[in-house]
Amino acid sequence: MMLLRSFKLLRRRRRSNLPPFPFSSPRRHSTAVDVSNSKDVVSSSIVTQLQELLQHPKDEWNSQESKNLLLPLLFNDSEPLSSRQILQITRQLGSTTKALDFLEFIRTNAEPEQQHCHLLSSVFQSALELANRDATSKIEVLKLHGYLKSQNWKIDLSSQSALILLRCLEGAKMVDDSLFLFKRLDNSAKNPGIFNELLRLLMKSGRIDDALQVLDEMLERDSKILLNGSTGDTVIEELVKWRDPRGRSFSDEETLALVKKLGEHGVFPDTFKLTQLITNLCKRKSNNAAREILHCVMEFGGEVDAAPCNAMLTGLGKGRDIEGMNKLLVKMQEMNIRPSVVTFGIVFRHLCAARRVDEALEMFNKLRGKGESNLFGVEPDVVLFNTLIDGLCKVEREEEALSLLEEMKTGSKHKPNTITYNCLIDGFGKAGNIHKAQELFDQMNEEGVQPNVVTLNVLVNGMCRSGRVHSAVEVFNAMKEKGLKGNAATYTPLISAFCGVNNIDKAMQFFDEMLSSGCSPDAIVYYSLISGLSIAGRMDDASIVVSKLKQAEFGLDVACYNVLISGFCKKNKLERVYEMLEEMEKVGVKPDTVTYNTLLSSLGKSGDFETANKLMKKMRKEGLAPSVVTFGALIHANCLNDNVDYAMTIFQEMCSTTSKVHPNTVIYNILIDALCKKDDVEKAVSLMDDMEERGVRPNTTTYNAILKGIRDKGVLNVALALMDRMIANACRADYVTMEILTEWLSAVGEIGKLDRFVMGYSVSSDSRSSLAKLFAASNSSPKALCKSSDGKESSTESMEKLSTTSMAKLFTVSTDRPLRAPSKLADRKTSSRRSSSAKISAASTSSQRAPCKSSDGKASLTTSLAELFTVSTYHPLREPPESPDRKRKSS
DNA sequence: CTAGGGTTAG
Repeated sequence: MMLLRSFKLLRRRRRSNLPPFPFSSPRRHSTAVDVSNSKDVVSSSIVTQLQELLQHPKDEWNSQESKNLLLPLLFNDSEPLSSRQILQITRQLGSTTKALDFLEFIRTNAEPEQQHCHLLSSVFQSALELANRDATSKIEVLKLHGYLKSQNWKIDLSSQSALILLRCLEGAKMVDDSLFLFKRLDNSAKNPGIFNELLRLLMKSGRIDDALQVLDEMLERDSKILLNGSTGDTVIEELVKWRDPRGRSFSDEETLALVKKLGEHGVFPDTFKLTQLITNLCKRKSNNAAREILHCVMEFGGEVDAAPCNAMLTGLGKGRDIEGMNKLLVKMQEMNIRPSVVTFGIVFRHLCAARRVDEALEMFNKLRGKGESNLFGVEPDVVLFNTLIDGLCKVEREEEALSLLEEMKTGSKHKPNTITYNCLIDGFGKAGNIHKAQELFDQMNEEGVQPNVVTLNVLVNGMCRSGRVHSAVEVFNAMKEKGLKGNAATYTPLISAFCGVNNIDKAMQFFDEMLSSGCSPDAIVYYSLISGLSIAGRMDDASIVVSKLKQAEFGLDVACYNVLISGFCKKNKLERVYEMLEEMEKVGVKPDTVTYNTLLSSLGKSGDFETANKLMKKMRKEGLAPSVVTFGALIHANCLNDNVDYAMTIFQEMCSTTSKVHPNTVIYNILIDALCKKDDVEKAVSLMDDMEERGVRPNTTTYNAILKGIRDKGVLNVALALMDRMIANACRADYVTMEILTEWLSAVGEIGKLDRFVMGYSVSSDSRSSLAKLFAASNSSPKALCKSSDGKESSTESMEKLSTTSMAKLFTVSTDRPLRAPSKLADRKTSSRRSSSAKISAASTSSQRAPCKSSDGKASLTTSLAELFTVSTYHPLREPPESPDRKRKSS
């Protein structure tokens, strides 16, 4: 129908003498005539004519008649159609398909010498515009892209065409095609819009190298584009937010390279983006990159205010880099960047974390203009108060924190809020002052400061810690009645506490309650339950919780593996230990110092020195430095295996000035206990003096160990001196202490002293002199109840001491700190510790068998931890009960 | 920029 109408139209035109068709009157003439005033009229008539002609189906265009009409209009060398006209004409065709038909028509009918490139280019652009206008545009545009490819890119693309294609290709994630398109693009078509589009696209796809190249090309052509256009912003914006589906973002180098490149041309991220950039980099622990970027912006003259510096300070603080923080603060001063109240918040927090609260307080007082004028023009706010209060609480200076609270209430415009009280309640709760914690809680209620779930949690936690689980449950119930629901952090301490008193049922009950109350457990709740069960030795239950945790799609972290390993070690379920280690390797959780310490301690206790020594070597190879716990395990292992002398050697090395790890209370406790058990109370006592000299605080365990030792010696006045010291050191007696003292003091008729002790009064007359002196004086003349030791035995003992010490020296030559290998003497001695000597002999044979085991195929230079652990634990010689014959055979 | 829970050795 359309056709018919346009034919009629043509005919009508011919008949009536309306404006002549170009072909009917000589064109030159008409243009010549009209050029002065009616070019547009004539041109527009050309457009109209072409539009009308092209309304016919494409088959008809190729009829001779139509061609005769169309071609002269299209290919008029003297007055070529403008791009605008072609676009207009093509647009009128109404569909992409028709536009393409038109394109083909031009191509097939153009004489080779005719200039038709711009014709094609414009028709194609129009085709793209037609394709791009509705919902199905993406497919249509992609079709045209396909056409372009099939034509081997013979059509010159206009900027507009390129833009449409690029946008569509971006949506289709066809980055390589986009780049290829750009490369084929004529220089004249590469305008700022194209550059921006392509850069954005490349950045969005994470193709920084390509983006940098395009950027270079752009800067080469015109470096002003960066400054005038939005290019810099585009790049930076993508740089900040880009994440690939797997969460990878640009590498530090890439980010740095881009910021530098832009900075060189005077383009900088604004303060918001710079802050984000630095925050992101710091979050992935790329503090150095973040710092470089910040400095780069500063050096190239970009504007930097406090915000990005604060982000950087936060990052440095997280990395415990106080030095770096200081440098940045100095730099800020140099660059005249005014710190904000946030800057001080960060600085205070980290000063407090480094236990340098006084420095924070000092600065705080300066801010408050106490005495002098406020240096920085920064007003302290409630956050600063809270930070300091928390800091003081965390270094056990609750009383000072309390006075800051008073200041807030009376002298300051910053009234305490929930966080203020939470910090204080937590502080007092952790210090064991539940009474004060409760009082603060009441106080906040009186003042109308709303408690929140954290308030509940710190209260509950404080109570659980000081063994008042019942009160904790009461508080929790009361809060529930007020409509405050607990969260995972409420349940965790309760579960731990109930596990701690071996009330597993109650712990499980709370776990179930948590689930049924609709509170979703997080990994830590699971961990605490697993840990509680493991410590309680209920490894089967622990394993069930582990599988529940896995069902909830949580993973075990290294700490969780550690408690499990420790539990299985204690149950001697070595195959489960092996399983755990293997799983860790499989899921990529690296064993840490704690893992090694746990294994070492377990191996040491069972006397498997062979594996333990290998483990030490591996630990070192993994770059893990032995900690005080490692030495504790070694010392303990040697003590348990009748090598207290070697344990002492290790200890002495720890005390040397070159040692990096110094003995702590636990180390002393192990040795004091071992020495007392070995009947070498004299040495134990002198160790206790030594402790005092070195400023290592004895605890209840220390006193209990030594009290047991001297009880067997019957030196009462040393005991009394010790009791005084316990009181002086605020060291609480526990049931073990009471048991020893009750028995002993009532036996010697001094039970009254115990009463005085319990009430906190002094019981001794000479508590000032050293214990060793007291002991020597008391021990020279044996007293009643003193169990005399067998003289003969002690002489053999001293012989043995000598030889084991020399063995020890032999071992200390190696760079590793070895466990003391069992001496031959130990074998010869008929030990009362049947099982341990059996283990020792088995361990000593394992050194000969180990190579066999490692040659059975799997062994490689990098033995896995799990493998290492199994080599000797599964050693056949360890399993069967010892027989004297076999022992001799093996040595 | 400020508050809360689990982690090895004796």
